[in-house]
Amino acid sequence: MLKRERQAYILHQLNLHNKVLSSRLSEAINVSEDTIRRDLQELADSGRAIKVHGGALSLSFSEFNIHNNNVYGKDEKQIIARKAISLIKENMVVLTSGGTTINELARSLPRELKATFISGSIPAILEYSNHPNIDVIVIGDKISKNSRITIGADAIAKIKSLKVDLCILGINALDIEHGITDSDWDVAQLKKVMIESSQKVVALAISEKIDTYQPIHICPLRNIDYLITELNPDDERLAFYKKTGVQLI
Amino acid sequence: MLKRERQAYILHQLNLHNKVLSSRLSEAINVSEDTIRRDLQELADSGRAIKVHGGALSLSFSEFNIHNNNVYGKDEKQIIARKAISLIKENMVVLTSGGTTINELARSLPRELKATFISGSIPAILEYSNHPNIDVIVIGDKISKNSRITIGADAIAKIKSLKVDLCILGINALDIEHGITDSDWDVAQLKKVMIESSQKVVALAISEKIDTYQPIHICPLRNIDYLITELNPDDERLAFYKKTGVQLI
DNA sequence: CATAATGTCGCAAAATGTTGCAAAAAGACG
DNA sequence: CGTCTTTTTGCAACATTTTGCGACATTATG
Repeated sequence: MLKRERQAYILHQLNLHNKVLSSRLSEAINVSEDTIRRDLQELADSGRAIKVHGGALSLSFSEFNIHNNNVYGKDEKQIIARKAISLIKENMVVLTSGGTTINELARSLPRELKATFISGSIPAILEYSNHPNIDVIVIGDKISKNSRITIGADAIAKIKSLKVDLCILGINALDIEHGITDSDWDVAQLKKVMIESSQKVVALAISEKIDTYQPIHICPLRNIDYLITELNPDDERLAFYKKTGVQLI
Repeated sequence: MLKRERQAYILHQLNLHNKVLSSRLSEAINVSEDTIRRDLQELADSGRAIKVHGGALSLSFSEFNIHNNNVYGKDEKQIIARKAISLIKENMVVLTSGGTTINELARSLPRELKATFISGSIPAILEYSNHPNIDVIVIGDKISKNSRITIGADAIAKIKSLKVDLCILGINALDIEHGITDSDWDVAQLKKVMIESSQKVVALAISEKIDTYQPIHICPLRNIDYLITELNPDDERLAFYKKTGVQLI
Protein backbone atom coordinates (compact mmCIF):
# COMPACT_ATOMS: atom_id res chain seq x y z
CA MET A 1 0.00 0.00 0.00
CA LEU A 2 1.31 3.41 -0.95
CA LYS A 3 1.95 6.01 1.68
CA ARG A 4 -0.55 8.48 0.34
CA GLU A 5 -3.13 5.77 0.00
CA ARG A 6 -2.54 4.69 3.56
CA GLN A 7 -2.96 8.18 4.89
CA ALA A 8 -6.16 8.57 2.90
CA TYR A 9 -7.38 5.34 4.46
CA ILE A 10 -6.53 6.61 7.93
CA LEU A 11 -8.38 9.85 7.31
CA HIS A 12 -11.33 7.88 6.04
CA GLN A 13 -11.39 5.79 9.19
CA LEU A 14 -11.11 8.96 11.23
CA ASN A 15 -14.15 10.41 9.54
CA LEU A 16 -16.09 7.26 10.14
CA HIS A 17 -15.20 6.55 13.74
CA ASN A 18 -13.76 9.85 14.99
CA LYS A 19 -10.85 7.87 16.36
CA VAL A 20 -8.21 5.41 15.25
CA LEU A 21 -5.86 3.19 17.20
CA SER A 22 -2.27 2.76 16.01
CA SER A 23 -2.40 -0.89 16.93
CA ARG A 24 -5.51 -1.63 14.92
CA LEU A 25 -4.40 0.35 11.90
CA SER A 26 -1.11 -1.44 11.90
CA GLU A 27 -2.96 -4.75 11.82
CA ALA A 28 -5.46 -3.63 9.21
CA ILE A 29 -2.90 -2.23 6.79
CA ASN A 30 -0.21 -4.69 7.71
CA VAL A 31 2.65 -2.32 8.39
CA SER A 32 4.61 -1.68 11.56
CA GLU A 33 3.24 0.65 14.19
CA ASP A 34 6.21 2.90 13.55
CA THR A 35 4.96 3.58 10.07
CA ILE A 36 1.49 4.30 11.35
CA ARG A 37 2.92 6.68 13.91
CA ARG A 38 4.85 8.52 11.26
CA ASP A 39 1.69 8.78 9.17
CA LEU A 40 -0.28 10.10 12.11
CA GLN A 41 2.51 12.55 12.81
CA GLU A 42 2.32 13.87 9.26
CA LEU A 43 -1.45 14.11 9.38
CA ALA A 44 -1.20 15.93 12.68
CA ASP A 45 1.48 18.27 11.35
CA SER A 46 -0.68 19.19 8.41
CA GLY A 47 -3.63 19.72 10.70
CA ARG A 48 -5.76 16.87 9.48
CA ALA A 49 -5.84 14.84 12.68
CA ILE A 50 -5.12 15.13 16.37
CA LYS A 51 -2.48 12.77 17.58
CA VAL A 52 -2.94 11.26 21.01
CA HIS A 53 -1.36 8.47 22.97
CA GLY A 54 -2.43 5.24 21.31
CA GLY A 55 -3.73 6.68 18.07
CA ALA A 56 -5.42 9.81 16.78
CA LEU A 57 -8.72 11.65 16.96
CA SER A 58 -10.75 13.41 14.33
CA LEU A 59 -10.57 17.19 14.27
CA SER A 60 -14.16 17.42 15.49
CA PHE A 61 -12.77 16.52 18.90
CA SER A 62 -10.57 19.58 19.12
CA GLU A 63 -13.51 21.94 19.02
CA PHE A 64 -15.53 22.45 22.11
CA ASN A 65 -18.44 21.07 20.15
CA ILE A 66 -19.58 18.52 22.67
CA HIS A 67 -22.85 18.54 20.73
CA ASN A 68 -21.65 15.01 20.11
CA ASN A 69 -23.20 13.23 17.24
CA ASN A 70 -21.61 10.36 19.08
CA VAL A 71 -23.75 7.33 19.26
CA TYR A 72 -24.34 6.30 22.80
CA GLY A 73 -22.05 3.45 23.81
CA LYS A 74 -19.95 3.73 20.69
CA ASP A 75 -16.94 1.85 22.00
CA GLU A 76 -19.02 -1.11 23.04
CA LYS A 77 -20.67 -1.14 19.65
CA GLN A 78 -17.31 -1.18 17.93
CA ILE A 79 -16.29 -4.22 19.90
CA ILE A 80 -19.53 -5.92 18.97
CA ALA A 81 -19.11 -4.96 15.34
CA ARG A 82 -15.67 -6.50 15.20
CA LYS A 83 -16.86 -9.74 16.68
CA ALA A 84 -19.76 -9.90 14.26
CA ILE A 85 -17.50 -9.26 11.29
CA SER A 86 -15.48 -12.33 12.19
CA LEU A 87 -18.55 -14.43 11.33
CA ILE A 88 -18.81 -13.05 7.81
CA LYS A 89 -16.95 -15.18 5.30
CA GLU A 90 -15.99 -14.48 1.72
CA ASN A 91 -18.93 -14.32 -0.69
CA MET A 92 -21.59 -14.76 1.95
CA VAL A 93 -25.01 -13.23 1.51
CA VAL A 94 -25.88 -11.32 4.64
CA LEU A 95 -29.18 -9.80 5.71
CA THR A 96 -28.98 -7.00 8.26
CA SER A 97 -31.51 -5.05 10.26
CA GLY A 98 -31.17 -1.42 11.28
CA GLY A 99 -29.86 0.27 14.37
CA THR A 100 -26.71 1.99 15.49
CA THR A 101 -24.87 -1.24 16.18
CA ILE A 102 -25.47 -2.35 12.62
CA ASN A 103 -24.26 1.04 11.38
CA GLU A 104 -21.08 0.54 13.31
CA LEU A 105 -20.71 -2.87 11.74
CA ALA A 106 -21.22 -1.40 8.30
CA ARG A 107 -18.56 1.23 8.91
CA SER A 108 -16.06 -1.32 10.19
CA LEU A 109 -16.19 -3.83 7.37
CA PRO A 110 -12.66 -4.57 6.16
CA ARG A 111 -11.84 -3.24 2.72
CA GLU A 112 -10.98 -6.62 1.28
CA LEU A 113 -14.20 -8.34 2.28
CA LYS A 114 -16.23 -9.51 -0.71
CA ALA A 115 -19.84 -10.22 0.17
CA THR A 116 -23.45 -9.34 -0.59
CA PHE A 117 -25.39 -7.32 1.94
CA ILE A 118 -29.16 -7.01 1.92
CA SER A 119 -30.83 -4.39 4.04
CA GLY A 120 -33.64 -1.90 4.35
CA SER A 121 -31.75 0.39 6.67
CA ILE A 122 -30.88 3.65 4.94
CA PRO A 123 -27.79 4.50 7.01
CA ALA A 124 -26.46 0.96 6.68
CA ILE A 125 -27.09 0.90 2.92
CA LEU A 126 -25.14 4.10 2.63
CA GLU A 127 -22.14 2.61 4.34
CA TYR A 128 -22.34 -0.62 2.41
CA SER A 129 -22.51 1.21 -0.88
CA ASN A 130 -19.33 3.12 -0.08
CA HIS A 131 -17.49 -0.15 0.22
CA PRO A 132 -15.47 -1.18 -2.83
CA ASN A 133 -16.09 -4.92 -2.75
CA ILE A 134 -19.59 -5.28 -1.41
CA ASP A 135 -22.72 -5.80 -3.46
CA VAL A 136 -25.72 -4.12 -1.93
CA ILE A 137 -29.32 -5.09 -2.32
CA VAL A 138 -31.94 -2.72 -1.03
CA ILE A 139 -35.22 -3.88 0.46
CA GLY A 140 -37.74 -1.38 -0.84
CA ASP A 141 -40.85 -0.04 0.87
CA LYS A 142 -41.94 2.95 2.88
CA ILE A 143 -39.38 4.47 5.19
CA SER A 144 -40.22 4.57 8.86
CA LYS A 145 -39.04 7.96 10.11
CA ASN A 146 -38.14 6.69 13.58
CA SER A 147 -35.95 3.85 12.61
CA ARG A 148 -34.87 4.91 9.11
CA ILE A 149 -35.57 1.50 7.70
CA THR A 150 -38.09 0.40 5.14
CA ILE A 151 -41.14 -1.29 6.60
CA GLY A 152 -44.34 -2.75 5.24
CA ALA A 153 -45.86 -5.61 3.31
CA ASP A 154 -43.53 -5.29 0.34
CA ALA A 155 -40.46 -5.41 2.52
CA ILE A 156 -41.78 -8.44 4.37
CA ALA A 157 -42.72 -10.23 1.16
CA LYS A 158 -39.29 -9.56 -0.30
CA ILE A 159 -37.48 -10.86 2.75
CA LYS A 160 -39.70 -13.95 2.79
CA SER A 161 -38.57 -14.76 -0.73
CA LEU A 162 -34.92 -14.91 0.37
CA LYS A 163 -32.80 -17.59 1.95
CA VAL A 164 -29.51 -16.03 2.98
CA ASP A 165 -26.42 -17.35 4.74
CA LEU A 166 -26.43 -15.03 7.69
CA CYS A 167 -28.81 -12.63 9.36
CA ILE A 168 -27.39 -10.01 11.70
CA LEU A 169 -29.88 -8.29 13.98
CA GLY A 170 -29.34 -5.37 16.26
CA ILE A 171 -31.71 -6.10 19.12
CA ASN A 172 -33.45 -3.94 21.66
CA ALA A 173 -34.13 -6.32 24.50
CA LEU A 174 -33.66 -9.93 25.43
CA ASP A 175 -34.21 -12.03 28.49
CA ILE A 176 -34.54 -15.70 29.31
CA GLU A 177 -38.26 -15.68 29.77
CA HIS A 178 -39.44 -13.62 26.77
CA GLY A 179 -36.58 -14.16 24.35
CA ILE A 180 -35.98 -11.32 21.94
CA THR A 181 -38.46 -8.48 22.13
CA ASP A 182 -38.89 -5.02 20.64
CA SER A 183 -40.92 -1.87 21.11
CA ASP A 184 -41.82 -1.25 17.47
CA TRP A 185 -44.43 -3.48 15.91
CA ASP A 186 -43.36 -2.98 12.30
CA VAL A 187 -39.72 -3.56 13.07
CA ALA A 188 -40.60 -6.69 15.00
CA GLN A 189 -42.50 -8.11 12.03
CA LEU A 190 -39.51 -7.54 9.82
CA LYS A 191 -37.10 -9.15 12.21
CA LYS A 192 -39.34 -12.20 12.48
CA VAL A 193 -39.24 -12.86 8.76
CA MET A 194 -35.56 -12.04 8.58
CA ILE A 195 -34.88 -14.78 11.09
CA GLU A 196 -36.97 -17.26 9.09
CA SER A 197 -35.14 -16.40 5.89
CA SER A 198 -31.66 -17.10 7.19
CA GLN A 199 -29.51 -20.15 7.76
CA LYS A 200 -27.82 -18.64 10.79
CA VAL A 201 -28.96 -15.79 13.00
CA VAL A 202 -26.66 -13.44 14.89
CA ALA A 203 -28.03 -11.14 17.59
CA LEU A 204 -26.05 -8.05 18.56
CA ALA A 205 -26.77 -6.34 21.86
CA ILE A 206 -24.86 -4.13 24.24
CA SER A 207 -24.86 -5.68 27.68
CA GLU A 208 -27.32 -3.24 29.18
CA LYS A 209 -30.04 -4.72 26.99
CA ILE A 210 -29.53 -8.09 28.55
CA ASP A 211 -32.28 -9.15 30.95
CA THR A 212 -34.67 -6.48 29.72
CA TYR A 213 -37.81 -6.89 27.69
CA GLN A 214 -40.17 -4.91 25.50
CA PRO A 215 -43.85 -5.43 24.63
CA ILE A 216 -43.51 -7.02 21.18
CA HIS A 217 -42.28 -10.58 20.92
CA ILE A 218 -39.87 -11.47 18.11
CA CYS A 219 -38.58 -14.95 18.81
CA PRO A 220 -37.44 -17.26 21.60
CA LEU A 221 -33.75 -17.50 22.33
CA ARG A 222 -33.43 -20.89 20.69
CA ASN A 223 -33.95 -19.31 17.28
CA ILE A 224 -30.71 -17.40 17.71
CA ASP A 225 -27.45 -19.07 16.75
CA TYR A 226 -24.99 -16.47 18.01
CA LEU A 227 -25.29 -13.81 20.66
CA ILE A 228 -22.69 -11.06 20.56
CA THR A 229 -22.19 -8.50 23.30
CA GLU A 230 -19.20 -6.38 24.22
CA LEU A 231 -18.62 -8.71 27.19
CA ASN A 232 -16.32 -11.66 27.37
CA PRO A 233 -18.37 -14.82 26.60
CA ASP A 234 -17.45 -16.16 30.02
CA ASP A 235 -18.82 -13.14 31.83
CA GLU A 236 -21.16 -14.15 34.61
CA ARG A 237 -23.90 -11.87 33.34
CA LEU A 238 -24.17 -14.19 30.35
CA ALA A 239 -24.09 -17.45 32.31
CA PHE A 240 -27.83 -18.11 31.98
CA TYR A 241 -27.76 -17.58 28.25
CA LYS A 242 -24.89 -19.99 27.81
CA LYS A 243 -27.09 -22.80 29.12
CA THR A 244 -29.75 -22.19 26.46
CA GLY A 245 -27.37 -23.38 23.76
CA VAL A 246 -26.90 -19.99 22.11
CA GLN A 247 -23.28 -19.58 21.09
CA LEU A 248 -21.77 -16.58 22.86
CA ILE A 249 -19.03 -14.57 21.18
CA MET B 1 3.89 -0.94 -27.04
CA LEU B 2 3.82 2.67 -28.10
CA LYS B 3 4.16 5.48 -25.67
CA ARG B 4 0.67 6.82 -26.21
CA GLU B 5 -0.78 3.36 -25.95
CA ARG B 6 1.13 2.77 -22.74
CA GLN B 7 -0.10 5.93 -21.14
CA ALA B 8 -3.66 5.11 -22.12
CA TYR B 9 -3.21 1.73 -20.48
CA ILE B 10 -1.90 3.38 -17.33
CA LEU B 11 -4.84 5.75 -17.19
CA HIS B 12 -7.19 2.85 -17.70
CA GLN B 13 -5.63 1.01 -14.79
CA LEU B 14 -5.89 4.16 -12.73
CA ASN B 15 -9.58 4.45 -13.40
CA LEU B 16 -10.04 0.81 -12.59
CA HIS B 17 -8.10 0.59 -9.35
CA ASN B 18 -7.48 4.21 -8.38
CA LYS B 19 -3.81 3.36 -8.04
CA VAL B 20 -0.91 1.94 -9.98
CA LEU B 21 2.51 0.72 -8.88
CA SER B 22 5.54 1.48 -11.02
CA SER B 23 6.86 -1.98 -10.36
CA ARG B 24 3.70 -3.76 -11.52
CA LEU B 25 3.29 -1.60 -14.58
CA SER B 26 6.86 -2.22 -15.59
CA GLU B 27 6.25 -5.95 -15.35
CA ALA B 28 2.91 -5.82 -17.10
CA ILE B 29 4.04 -3.70 -20.03
CA ASN B 30 7.53 -5.09 -20.08
CA VAL B 31 9.47 -1.86 -20.09
CA SER B 32 11.92 -0.50 -17.55
CA GLU B 33 10.67 1.31 -14.50
CA ASP B 34 12.42 4.38 -15.82
CA THR B 35 10.07 4.52 -18.73
CA ILE B 36 7.08 4.06 -16.48
CA ARG B 37 8.31 6.84 -14.28
CA ARG B 38 8.65 9.15 -17.23
CA ASP B 39 5.13 8.28 -18.29
CA LEU B 40 3.77 8.94 -14.82
CA GLN B 41 5.66 12.20 -14.75
CA GLU B 42 3.99 13.29 -17.97
CA LEU B 43 0.56 12.22 -16.77
CA ALA B 44 1.14 14.12 -13.55
CA ASP B 45 2.37 17.20 -15.39
CA SER B 46 -0.73 17.24 -17.54
CA GLY B 47 -2.88 16.80 -14.46
CA ARG B 48 -4.22 13.36 -15.27
CA ALA B 49 -2.70 11.51 -12.32
CA ILE B 50 -1.10 12.13 -8.97
CA LYS B 51 2.43 10.86 -8.76
CA VAL B 52 3.56 9.40 -5.45
CA HIS B 53 6.51 7.39 -4.27
CA GLY B 54 6.07 3.93 -5.72
CA GLY B 55 3.48 4.71 -8.35
CA ALA B 56 0.55 7.03 -8.89
CA LEU B 57 -2.98 7.62 -7.66
CA SER B 58 -6.14 8.59 -9.46
CA LEU B 59 -7.23 12.20 -9.26
CA SER B 60 -10.05 11.23 -6.93
CA PHE B 61 -7.40 11.01 -4.22
CA SER B 62 -6.57 14.66 -4.51
CA GLU B 63 -7.31 16.53 -1.32
CA PHE B 64 -8.70 19.36 -3.32
CA ASN B 65 -11.25 17.23 -5.02
CA ILE B 66 -12.40 15.57 -1.84
CA HIS B 67 -12.37 18.68 0.23
CA ASN B 68 -14.79 20.66 -1.84
CA ASN B 69 -17.84 18.51 -2.19
CA ASN B 70 -18.63 20.89 -4.98
CA VAL B 71 -20.78 19.27 -7.52
CA TYR B 72 -19.95 20.31 -11.02
CA GLY B 73 -22.21 23.16 -12.06
CA LYS B 74 -23.73 23.44 -8.61
CA ASP B 75 -25.13 26.94 -9.04
CA GLU B 76 -26.92 26.01 -12.22
CA LYS B 77 -28.34 22.95 -10.55
CA GLN B 78 -29.70 24.98 -7.68
CA ILE B 79 -31.54 27.21 -10.10
CA ILE B 80 -32.97 24.17 -11.80
CA ALA B 81 -33.95 22.64 -8.46
CA ARG B 82 -35.87 25.75 -7.46
CA LYS B 83 -37.80 25.79 -10.70
CA ALA B 84 -38.65 22.10 -10.38
CA ILE B 85 -39.87 22.52 -6.83
CA SER B 86 -42.42 25.05 -8.00
CA LEU B 87 -44.16 22.21 -9.87
CA ILE B 88 -44.61 20.09 -6.77
CA LYS B 89 -47.94 20.68 -5.09
CA GLU B 90 -49.19 19.64 -1.67
CA ASN B 91 -49.72 15.88 -1.26
CA MET B 92 -48.44 14.97 -4.66
CA VAL B 93 -46.77 11.63 -5.24
CA VAL B 94 -43.47 12.22 -7.00
CA LEU B 95 -41.14 9.75 -8.62
CA THR B 96 -37.52 10.85 -9.02
CA SER B 97 -34.46 9.43 -10.73
CA GLY B 98 -30.88 9.80 -9.56
CA GLY B 99 -28.15 12.27 -10.37
CA THR B 100 -26.64 15.35 -8.84
CA THR B 101 -29.39 17.65 -10.04
CA ILE B 102 -31.97 15.52 -8.27
CA ASN B 103 -29.82 15.56 -5.13
CA GLU B 104 -29.81 19.32 -5.26
CA LEU B 105 -33.58 19.25 -5.58
CA ALA B 106 -33.87 16.92 -2.61
CA ARG B 107 -31.74 19.23 -0.49
CA SER B 108 -33.72 22.29 -1.47
CA LEU B 109 -37.22 21.04 -0.68
CA PRO B 110 -39.02 23.54 1.56
CA ARG B 111 -39.67 22.35 5.09
CA GLU B 112 -43.41 22.85 4.92
CA LEU B 113 -43.90 20.78 1.80
CA LYS B 114 -46.02 17.68 2.40
CA ALA B 115 -45.62 15.09 -0.30
CA THR B 116 -44.64 11.52 -1.06
CA PHE B 117 -41.38 10.87 -2.85
CA ILE B 118 -40.52 7.58 -4.49
CA SER B 119 -36.96 6.89 -5.55
CA GLY B 120 -34.21 4.35 -5.91
CA SER B 121 -31.41 6.87 -5.59
CA ILE B 122 -29.55 6.41 -2.32
CA PRO B 123 -28.33 10.00 -1.92
CA ALA B 124 -31.78 11.36 -2.78
CA ILE B 125 -33.52 8.98 -0.37
CA LEU B 126 -31.20 10.16 2.33
CA GLU B 127 -32.18 13.77 1.79
CA TYR B 128 -35.87 12.99 1.54
CA SER B 129 -35.82 11.00 4.74
CA ASN B 130 -34.27 13.91 6.62
CA HIS B 131 -37.26 15.99 5.68
CA PRO B 132 -39.94 16.31 8.38
CA ASN B 133 -43.04 16.24 6.21
CA ILE B 134 -42.15 13.98 3.36
CA ASP B 135 -43.08 10.33 3.11
CA VAL B 136 -40.40 8.32 1.37
CA ILE B 137 -40.85 5.13 -0.55
CA VAL B 138 -37.77 3.24 -1.57
CA ILE B 139 -37.52 1.28 -4.80
CA GLY B 140 -35.58 -1.82 -3.83
CA ASP B 141 -33.10 -3.81 -5.89
CA LYS B 142 -29.38 -4.11 -6.41
CA ILE B 143 -27.36 -0.92 -6.13
CA SER B 144 -25.36 0.15 -9.14
CA LYS B 145 -22.05 1.40 -7.83
CA ASN B 146 -21.63 4.00 -10.55
CA SER B 147 -24.89 5.75 -10.24
CA ARG B 148 -25.81 4.86 -6.65
CA ILE B 149 -29.33 3.95 -7.61
CA THR B 150 -31.12 0.64 -7.48
CA ILE B 151 -31.39 -1.09 -10.83
CA GLY B 152 -32.80 -4.37 -12.06
CA ALA B 153 -35.97 -6.28 -12.80
CA ASP B 154 -37.48 -5.78 -9.36
CA ALA B 155 -37.04 -2.05 -9.53
CA ILE B 156 -38.57 -1.93 -12.99
CA ALA B 157 -41.50 -4.13 -11.98
CA LYS B 158 -42.16 -1.98 -8.95
CA ILE B 159 -42.15 1.23 -10.95
CA LYS B 160 -44.45 -0.31 -13.54
CA SER B 161 -47.00 -0.98 -10.82
CA LEU B 162 -47.19 2.72 -9.94
CA LYS B 163 -49.09 5.63 -11.38
CA VAL B 164 -47.77 8.80 -9.83
CA ASP B 165 -48.58 12.48 -10.29
CA LEU B 166 -45.17 13.66 -11.29
CA CYS B 167 -41.90 12.18 -12.47
CA ILE B 168 -38.74 14.24 -12.22
CA LEU B 169 -35.79 13.03 -14.23
CA GLY B 170 -32.24 14.27 -14.23
CA ILE B 171 -31.15 13.70 -17.80
CA ASN B 172 -27.80 13.20 -19.44
CA ALA B 173 -28.39 14.28 -22.98
CA LEU B 174 -31.16 15.54 -25.19
CA ASP B 175 -31.45 16.79 -28.73
CA ILE B 176 -34.19 17.31 -31.25
CA GLU B 177 -33.37 14.31 -33.36
CA HIS B 178 -32.79 11.59 -30.71
CA GLY B 179 -34.89 12.94 -27.87
CA ILE B 180 -33.67 11.98 -24.41
CA THR B 181 -30.71 9.63 -24.34
CA ASP B 182 -28.34 8.14 -21.78
CA SER B 183 -25.07 6.29 -21.58
CA ASP B 184 -26.10 3.64 -19.05
CA TRP B 185 -28.38 0.88 -20.23
CA ASP B 186 -29.81 -0.03 -16.84
CA VAL B 187 -30.52 3.56 -15.93
CA ALA B 188 -32.18 4.11 -19.29
CA GLN B 189 -34.53 1.17 -18.75
CA LEU B 190 -35.56 2.60 -15.41
CA LYS B 191 -36.20 6.04 -16.82
CA LYS B 192 -38.36 4.57 -19.56
CA VAL B 193 -40.72 2.90 -17.13
CA MET B 194 -40.69 5.90 -14.83
CA ILE B 195 -41.99 8.02 -17.68
CA GLU B 196 -44.74 5.52 -18.44
CA SER B 197 -45.81 5.42 -14.81
CA SER B 198 -46.36 9.14 -14.44
CA GLN B 199 -49.07 11.61 -15.34
CA LYS B 200 -46.59 14.39 -15.98
CA VAL B 201 -42.89 14.17 -16.74
CA VAL B 202 -40.32 16.82 -15.88
CA ALA B 203 -36.83 16.70 -17.38
CA LEU B 204 -34.01 18.54 -15.65
CA ALA B 205 -30.83 19.35 -17.55
CA ILE B 206 -28.09 21.91 -17.31
CA SER B 207 -27.81 23.78 -20.57
CA GLU B 208 -24.61 22.12 -21.67
CA LYS B 209 -26.49 18.84 -22.08
CA ILE B 210 -28.75 20.40 -24.63
CA ASP B 211 -28.09 19.34 -28.21
CA THR B 212 -25.97 16.38 -27.13
CA TYR B 213 -26.79 12.70 -27.34
CA GLN B 214 -25.71 9.39 -25.90
CA PRO B 215 -26.01 5.86 -27.27
CA ILE B 216 -29.08 4.64 -25.35
CA HIS B 217 -32.48 5.96 -26.31
CA ILE B 218 -34.99 6.76 -23.56
CA CYS B 219 -37.87 8.60 -25.18
CA PRO B 220 -38.74 11.21 -27.79
CA LEU B 221 -39.18 14.80 -26.69
CA ARG B 222 -42.95 14.65 -26.98
CA ASN B 223 -43.14 12.35 -23.96
CA ILE B 224 -41.77 15.15 -21.82
CA ASP B 225 -44.17 17.69 -20.36
CA TYR B 226 -41.70 20.13 -18.82
CA LEU B 227 -38.10 20.87 -19.62
CA ILE B 228 -36.16 22.77 -16.99
CA THR B 229 -32.73 24.26 -17.49
CA GLU B 230 -30.92 27.06 -15.72
CA LEU B 231 -31.62 29.26 -18.75
CA ASN B 232 -34.46 31.66 -19.25
CA PRO B 233 -37.23 29.88 -21.17
CA ASP B 234 -36.93 32.47 -23.92
CA ASP B 235 -33.24 31.84 -24.44
CA GLU B 236 -32.44 31.27 -28.07
CA ARG B 237 -30.64 28.03 -27.33
CA LEU B 238 -34.03 26.60 -26.40
CA ALA B 239 -35.95 27.97 -29.36
CA PHE B 240 -36.10 24.67 -31.21
CA TYR B 241 -37.40 22.83 -28.19
CA LYS B 242 -40.15 25.37 -27.66
CA LYS B 243 -41.62 24.44 -31.02
CA THR B 244 -41.95 20.79 -30.08
CA GLY B 245 -44.62 21.63 -27.53
CA VAL B 246 -42.54 20.88 -24.46
CA GLN B 247 -43.21 23.45 -21.80
CA LEU B 248 -40.03 25.31 -20.89
CA ILE B 249 -39.52 26.62 -17.41
C1' DC C 1 4.90 2.96 42.24
C1' DA C 2 5.07 -0.97 39.28
C1' DT C 3 3.88 -2.73 34.98
C1' DA C 4 2.46 -2.76 30.40
C1' DA C 5 1.63 -0.16 26.54
C1' DT C 6 3.18 3.50 23.58
C1' DG C 7 6.30 6.76 21.86
C1' DT C 8 10.96 8.64 20.39
C1' DC C 9 15.34 8.43 18.40
C1' DG C 10 19.00 6.91 15.55
C1' DC C 11 20.23 3.75 12.30
C1' DA C 12 20.56 0.63 8.41
C1' DA C 13 18.43 -2.02 4.73
C1' DA C 14 15.43 -1.93 0.92
C1' DA C 15 12.83 0.31 -2.38
C1' DT C 16 12.29 4.02 -5.28
C1' DG C 17 13.83 8.30 -7.75
C1' DT C 18 17.07 11.26 -10.28
C1' DT C 19 20.44 12.48 -13.39
C1' DG C 20 23.54 12.16 -17.18
C1' DC C 21 24.61 9.55 -20.94
C1' DA C 22 24.66 6.62 -24.94
C1' DA C 23 22.42 3.42 -27.97
C1' DA C 24 18.40 2.39 -30.57
C1' DA C 25 14.37 3.82 -32.99
C1' DA C 26 11.77 6.93 -35.55
C1' DG C 27 11.18 10.85 -38.32
C1' DA C 28 12.73 14.73 -41.58
C1' DC C 29 14.69 16.01 -45.73
C1' DG C 30 17.40 16.67 -49.73
C1' DC D 1 18.63 6.01 -50.13
C1' DG D 2 21.78 8.15 -46.84
C1' DT D 3 22.46 11.62 -43.48
C1' DC D 4 21.02 14.33 -39.85
C1' DT D 5 18.00 15.38 -36.02
C1' DT D 6 14.80 14.26 -32.54
C1' DT D 7 12.58 11.14 -29.56
C1' DT D 8 12.54 7.24 -26.85
C1' DT D 9 14.57 3.92 -24.05
C1' DG D 10 17.63 1.47 -20.79
C1' DC D 11 21.65 1.63 -17.94
C1' DA D 12 24.70 2.93 -14.17
C1' DA D 13 25.96 5.73 -10.45
C1' DC D 14 24.23 8.27 -6.93
C1' DA D 15 20.45 10.54 -4.03
C1' DT D 16 16.25 10.22 -1.53
C1' DT D 17 12.39 8.13 0.68
C1' DT D 18 10.37 4.67 3.19
C1' DT D 19 10.31 1.25 6.45
C1' DG D 20 11.28 -1.77 10.43
C1' DC D 21 14.22 -2.65 14.34
C1' DG D 22 16.33 -2.07 18.91
C1' DA D 23 17.51 0.75 22.80
C1' DC D 24 15.65 3.76 25.70
C1' DA D 25 12.08 7.34 27.34
C1' DT D 26 7.45 8.44 28.38
C1' DT D 27 2.65 7.79 29.47
C1' DA D 28 -1.42 5.33 31.13
C1' DT D 29 -3.52 2.61 34.63
C1' DG D 30 -4.67 0.14 38.52
